[in-house]
Amino acid sequence: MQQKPIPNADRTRTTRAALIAAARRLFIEQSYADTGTPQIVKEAGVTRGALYHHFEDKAALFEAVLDAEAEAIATVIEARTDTDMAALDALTIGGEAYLDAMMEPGRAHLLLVEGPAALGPERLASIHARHGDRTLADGLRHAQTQGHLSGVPAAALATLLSAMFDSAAVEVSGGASMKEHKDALRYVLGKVLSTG
Amino acid sequence: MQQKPIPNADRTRTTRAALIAAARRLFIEQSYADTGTPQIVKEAGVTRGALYHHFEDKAALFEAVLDAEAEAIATVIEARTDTDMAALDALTIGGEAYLDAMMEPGRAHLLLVEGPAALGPERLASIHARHGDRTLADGLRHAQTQGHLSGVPAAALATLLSAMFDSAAVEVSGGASMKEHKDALRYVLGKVLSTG
DNA sequence: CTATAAACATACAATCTGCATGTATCAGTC
DNA sequence: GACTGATACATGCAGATTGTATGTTTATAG
Repeated sequence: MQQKPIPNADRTRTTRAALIAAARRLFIEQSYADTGTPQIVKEAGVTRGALYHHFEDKAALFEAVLDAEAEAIATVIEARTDTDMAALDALTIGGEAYLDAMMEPGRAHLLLVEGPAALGPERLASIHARHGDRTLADGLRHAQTQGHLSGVPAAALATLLSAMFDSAAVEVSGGASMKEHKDALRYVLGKVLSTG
Repeated sequence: MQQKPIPNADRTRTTRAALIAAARRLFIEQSYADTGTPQIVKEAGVTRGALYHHFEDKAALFEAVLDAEAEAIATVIEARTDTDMAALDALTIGGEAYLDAMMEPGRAHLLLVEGPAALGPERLASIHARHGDRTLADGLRHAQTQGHLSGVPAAALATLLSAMFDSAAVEVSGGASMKEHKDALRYVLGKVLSTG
């Protein structure tokens, strides 16, 4: 009694998806460090052999998890953003899209808390770079071409504003008020981009 | 030949200090997760027995390391800050003191990257609470009493601005330009606290 | 149909963590 | 100053984890 042959491409996709899904859930529930590979493979219904066949090590699996999250975020932002918007609008809309995308439970924690510690900043940057990296840096350059922010170091300002959005994401996804944080964010952005 | 008796208090202080210093160095050089207790005690010149006698577990040792860092920061800030300053001055001076204190090599990484992931936000908050917790929240409340920021959610704004300082600390201590980040910070604070 | 490579499965060695147990040294008391 | 308890370690062990090496099954190319 021969079983229907399953193409290798399908097996790989299924196995990897199961591992990433299980790892994602466990990393959120009990942190990356406190989750062992035996638990992950048990949850995913595969063996450790499969894990180490598809991923170089536990960190590579975590990177795959974060990659999927970053991709989901990029998709949301690109869907809601246009290239020809006024500076403040672009930053407001894009920022709001980013915040909304970050509300997926556990996502902010994985990308902004566990990720930097477990993978280091350079490896984390490569993840974002892989998905367009449409952060505030672009928006600010755009704003400068429209006359805002002359004389202010744009790169530094971009990382600072970006940090605000990240912090808001972590706070709100951790239970803080979304409305208050959006209000505060809007207030700061309005002030920073005001011509005065 | 009797040795001079060493008081227990001294022994404890010396051993704990050696462990904290060794752990601090290794946690910075190779991260908390990648540093094992055998390596720490070897570097400190004690045994694992001593470690587990003085600290409940590896995380408690890390918490002691962070506690010392937080204390050092609080000391610097309190030395440079006065209670009767204009709102913008208080935030600027205090913020600058915070940034300077964070320039101690490895400190920003330990407190802002490794800490949150390894200990979780609540345990980290308790560390800061133990040392006055003189963050921006106070400064902003003060600013509000001077007429600034009416109608903006203060708590949210405080966490957002605080996140900017934290990000600047990580960036600069990682090699980015201090001057550019201070300029950008000053620009944002000036705008946010401007009456208009 | 055969040969090869991919996709697992299993077993193993090296570590690491926390604890349990044993020992030496200090501290207070008579 | 001897005695007793507590403190500060030291050592050994059990359980668990990670990555790898090796074996086996299943698909794929020729």
